[in-house]
Amino acid sequence: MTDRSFVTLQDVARAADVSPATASRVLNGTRPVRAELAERVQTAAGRLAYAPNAHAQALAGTSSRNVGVICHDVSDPYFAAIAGGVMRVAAHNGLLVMLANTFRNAGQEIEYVSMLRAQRAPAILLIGSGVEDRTRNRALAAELAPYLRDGGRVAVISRHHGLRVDSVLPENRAGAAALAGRLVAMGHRRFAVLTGPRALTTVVDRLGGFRDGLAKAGVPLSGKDVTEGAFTRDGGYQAMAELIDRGLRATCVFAVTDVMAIGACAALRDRGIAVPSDVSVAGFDDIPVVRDLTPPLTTVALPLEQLGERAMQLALEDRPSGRTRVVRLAGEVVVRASTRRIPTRKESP
Amino acid sequence: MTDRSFVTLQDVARAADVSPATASRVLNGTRPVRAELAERVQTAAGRLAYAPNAHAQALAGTSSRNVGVICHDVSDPYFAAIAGGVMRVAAHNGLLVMLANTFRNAGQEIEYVSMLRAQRAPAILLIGSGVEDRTRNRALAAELAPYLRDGGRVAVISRHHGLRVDSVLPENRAGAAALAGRLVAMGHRRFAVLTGPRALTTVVDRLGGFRDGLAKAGVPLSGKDVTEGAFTRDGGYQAMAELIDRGLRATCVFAVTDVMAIGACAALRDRGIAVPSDVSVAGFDDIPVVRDLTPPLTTVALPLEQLGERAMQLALEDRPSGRTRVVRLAGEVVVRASTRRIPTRKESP
DNA sequence: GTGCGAACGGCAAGCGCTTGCCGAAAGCGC
DNA sequence: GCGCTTTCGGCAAGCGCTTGCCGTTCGCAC
Repeated sequence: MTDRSFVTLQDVARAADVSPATASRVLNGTRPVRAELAERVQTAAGRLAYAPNAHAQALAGTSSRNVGVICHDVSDPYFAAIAGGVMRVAAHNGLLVMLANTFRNAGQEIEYVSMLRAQRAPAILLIGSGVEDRTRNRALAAELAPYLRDGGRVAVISRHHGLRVDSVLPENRAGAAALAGRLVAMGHRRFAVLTGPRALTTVVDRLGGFRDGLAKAGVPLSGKDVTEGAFTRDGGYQAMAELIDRGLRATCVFAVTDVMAIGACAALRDRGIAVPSDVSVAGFDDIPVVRDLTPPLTTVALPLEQLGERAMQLALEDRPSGRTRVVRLAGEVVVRASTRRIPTRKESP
Repeated sequence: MTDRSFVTLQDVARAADVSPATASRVLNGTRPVRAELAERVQTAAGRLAYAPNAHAQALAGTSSRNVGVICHDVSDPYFAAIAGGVMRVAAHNGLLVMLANTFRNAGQEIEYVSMLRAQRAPAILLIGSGVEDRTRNRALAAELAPYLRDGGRVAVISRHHGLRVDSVLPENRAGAAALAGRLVAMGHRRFAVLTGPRALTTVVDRLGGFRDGLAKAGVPLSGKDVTEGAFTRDGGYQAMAELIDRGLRATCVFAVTDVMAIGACAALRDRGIAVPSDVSVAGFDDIPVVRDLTPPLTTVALPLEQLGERAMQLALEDRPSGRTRVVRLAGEVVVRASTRRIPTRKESP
């Protein structure tokens, strides 16, 4: 985009018959300027449809106002909701958001950090799940290090290894454990779990938390009870289908995300297995749509928008000392009609 | 973000003991450089964790690679899906996307165009519905004009008045008409419509198309049969609730978006009205989740991702002549279980 | 051995803006 | 009415990079 020559501050200044310095000060209100001159400048700018060159401004010292956000997949309701929160805070602060979508490709993440670094974004948000891959984390940390050294601000959502940055942590572990406890209290004793890739910290935490919760109630969960699928609706469908083919013996299926749970329900429906009368299903996240499913989904409600808001805020606030901060956001178990109560004989004598 | 001083090309050049010009050429592959020097430069850049200043690059002539996208609400599944398509094409072209969210505030749109103009974005996409408000359209056109004059590329999704730019048009009118025809064919004769704000061209087109479709089949739709609500799930719920309170006499309710239809279904459910046995419900868009509702929603399927992809492509391709191009994308009626067939006495003798 | 072109490094001029500093003009007290 | 402070416009120096142009060096043919 450079075929035409743009209107520059020079042009405006010339048209208003003042120096560029004065024009700049009028347009930015940096210093008071005599009303008459100011008016001339404004008029000229308007007439010429002047738009300052943000790059030149950034170069000249006024730092850039474009924050960077890297997510895995905008079209996933989970990220879409978080992004909504991010956008709200960004808008409040007059910031433009550069949104990068990795399409769940971890390598992309690093490349985008690099691009955002080049953009001199004052802050970068990583709103996708962290990964367990040590090599990748090291590479990411390496890319982030010089950025941080130069004063860049970084905030992440969910647990990321080896990154000394501010983070917003949904309580995946505790939430899943609480859910497990609740389900056991409802009488369930045999569970199956549908997980996403174990490489994701979010998956590990939720699975671990669920297992802990069951263990605490004395209910076992063997490796065979866990089926891995892609982190999508179709992944949930697939995993559920496999599970059914292998012989579904659980009374309750826990999918580590609502999106997967939705797929699971579809698979069950397609095979004529009724929810919750034949099998109960629970998810995690409470994305907006799950309350409108039939039956509405039991899940762990995360304050998704807030996750995004807090992350953006962390990245914007001045960090008190040099310490990294952690904001923990609890999830709340929401029992809906997708899980039923199972009558059990009294357990304790 | 300017407390620390960044590593500059100068620094790299100095470290590699070459001129900045040479360093630049090595790093960009602009011109061949002797292998030995090249290596020295690369090493130095790596060691210093050099990240070029994108603003300086942009200023120095290499045009910016950050396209702008303005949408109404990222967390709405409709926009999320479109954004997914946009992101895909952007990623393929190595572009960063600046995503602005207007929160359905039309004024914001113009402000964002202005910001994007300042960013010297080579292209701007407007992916929200156009509006019927003449004043606003004029203002938007005025803001876009100098941008276009300077070689900026603009593409919009859906019908926008008074903008001489490339556009991608989902066939709202035809789709709604086809849906109406189909519903009539299924035996429905009394309809109710849930619309969003009439100020939106998308609403006007879908409503108009639906009405046309009915008219063509000889089925009337009076003003009282149309209820307006917010363009959201809750808006759909509200509108449906009102409709019920006023006395629901239709056998089929058409909501102009799936999102509203979802709300409508919830309202019906809450009042014990069964879908589709008591009343049929149809939506528009075919956002991913509607096939997983119970009953799955009858709707007009739009190729949402493709909408985004095509728009981005239009904005990127060189325009053949100076003509603006129009890409029409048809919607396809998808009948699912939310609409039932109603037995009617033979109409024709 | 000489002359010529090809290959490649560096110089320096910007790109469009902000801002520290200087100087001129204006306002003030006595 | 004079010298002081205050107010405000302009000058010019960058910010970090790219690139046209020039100069040097080298290889090659003759």
